[in-house]
Amino acid sequence: MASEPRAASAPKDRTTFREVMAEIRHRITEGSWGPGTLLPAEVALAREFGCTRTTINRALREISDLGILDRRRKAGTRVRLAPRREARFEMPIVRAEIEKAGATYSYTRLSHDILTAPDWLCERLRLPDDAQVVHLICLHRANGAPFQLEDRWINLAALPEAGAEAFVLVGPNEWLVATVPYSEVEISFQAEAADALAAAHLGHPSGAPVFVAERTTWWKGAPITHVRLCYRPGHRMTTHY
Amino acid sequence: MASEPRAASAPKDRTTFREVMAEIRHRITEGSWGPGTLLPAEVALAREFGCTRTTINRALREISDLGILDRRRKAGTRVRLAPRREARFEMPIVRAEIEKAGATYSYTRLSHDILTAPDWLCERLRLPDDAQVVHLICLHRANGAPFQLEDRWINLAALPEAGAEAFVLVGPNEWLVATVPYSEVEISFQAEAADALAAAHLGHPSGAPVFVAERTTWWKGAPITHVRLCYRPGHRMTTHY
DNA sequence: AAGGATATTATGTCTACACATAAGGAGAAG
DNA sequence: CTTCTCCTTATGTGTAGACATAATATCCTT
Repeated sequence: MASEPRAASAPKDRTTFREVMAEIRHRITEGSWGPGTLLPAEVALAREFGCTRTTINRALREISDLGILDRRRKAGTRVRLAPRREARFEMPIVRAEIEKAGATYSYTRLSHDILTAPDWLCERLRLPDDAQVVHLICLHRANGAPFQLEDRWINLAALPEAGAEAFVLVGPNEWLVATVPYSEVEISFQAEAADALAAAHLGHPSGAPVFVAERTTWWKGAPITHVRLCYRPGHRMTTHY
Repeated sequence: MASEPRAASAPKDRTTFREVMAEIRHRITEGSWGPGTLLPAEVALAREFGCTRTTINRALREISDLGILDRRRKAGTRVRLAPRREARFEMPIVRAEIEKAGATYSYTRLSHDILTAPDWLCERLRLPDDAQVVHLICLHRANGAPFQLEDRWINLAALPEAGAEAFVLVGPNEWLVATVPYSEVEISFQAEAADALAAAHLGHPSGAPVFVAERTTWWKGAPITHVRLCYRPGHRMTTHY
């Protein structure tokens, strides 16, 4: 039940930083403040919007974080000449990605070995020559159809617990996320020709173009894991803003 | 070492939100606040750090923006179970990308037509059937070697000035950035087999895997341009954080 | 026990003010 | 004319306090 003591008391008309943001972004996209325009100083805007400079500051800071404004002390705030052109992709856990699309997720561990790291991996992760690693190959399916082939390497020296885990029920992806906290990451995307393994499991001809994401992860400076994710044919990585 | 009585000048003993951020992030990465941990409330942290709740709030908000913390009213702040996994790629203008790598940039316009938009483009940009568009094919080179093939479509109804431009000296990319302010964008990455055109200009065999970025842009709700960028063989899109 | 109103509480945000800091610009010195 | 100060100015950030809001927890009712 809505109690009505506010009727007489607080009209609640304060301008919020969101309103300021919206209005300023509007002025920019509408063209009245084109690229390069110097905006009024914060105090002036505060007067115009009828709020404090703090609120204006918050609004401008957030717009600036979006890459639309360029702010410098003394020089003032101006609309960026060239917007910061960046693409931002959410890379959720495969399971979440598949389930979000309304499909049923299933997982299969195809192989599991503990061995000495191959040379290319040592180089990539800056590991000693005799480093022991877990090597896994797993397939993630959406509604039974192959979705992603995961080729995962885990550094046992950094994460000895990984040696005791079989990764039969829980994929290494989810196991790692739950085990290792936040870490340093390097991600790269590329197009490659499908090798025999990918072709066999993802169901395209060998040599067909596959979208590949590679991710290397460190924790406290120590290399943890390197993974190569091959997507099924036709996969698109999309973002909108 | 306790609070050292500072000299008479006031060289700032105040705890900044950056210090708070650093310390909290440290506690998270160090493991003392593992995934799922509920952080002390802002007032408690303010007491601990010897600053106001405002400062703590700012720090926590920024960490939260990074996708590391999860904040809810009344429920409190907790370390996210699964970090928001996002990949952020800078997509500078090709010229900048090439010059940043220390190479010499050169540009060639391969073709230029004004025609009625093909069906697939009408669908993609939600254009009327008889929409007139500019169609360009351009090649961007780094040190003379093919780097990127640009296949660009511009909606003349939304941007009539484009009809008067020849795009011989300035690429459509740069021209557009200087002409159209901020806009809505959709970007997607994918792996494709090189068609005859891409193969011919980028110098790989037809059918080889190419990394393709597509970008569609709107301004004030109206479709402006659609571009398809095919990268030279071996191109990797990389990011680190 | 189930359901619904209400109290409690942690975060969200605004105001008002103060001082810090970077950097443009004017004026002085060479 | 050039270069170096120093002043001015716009943004950056901290303090203190108040009210707003969402969501959980509790208590009351049926």
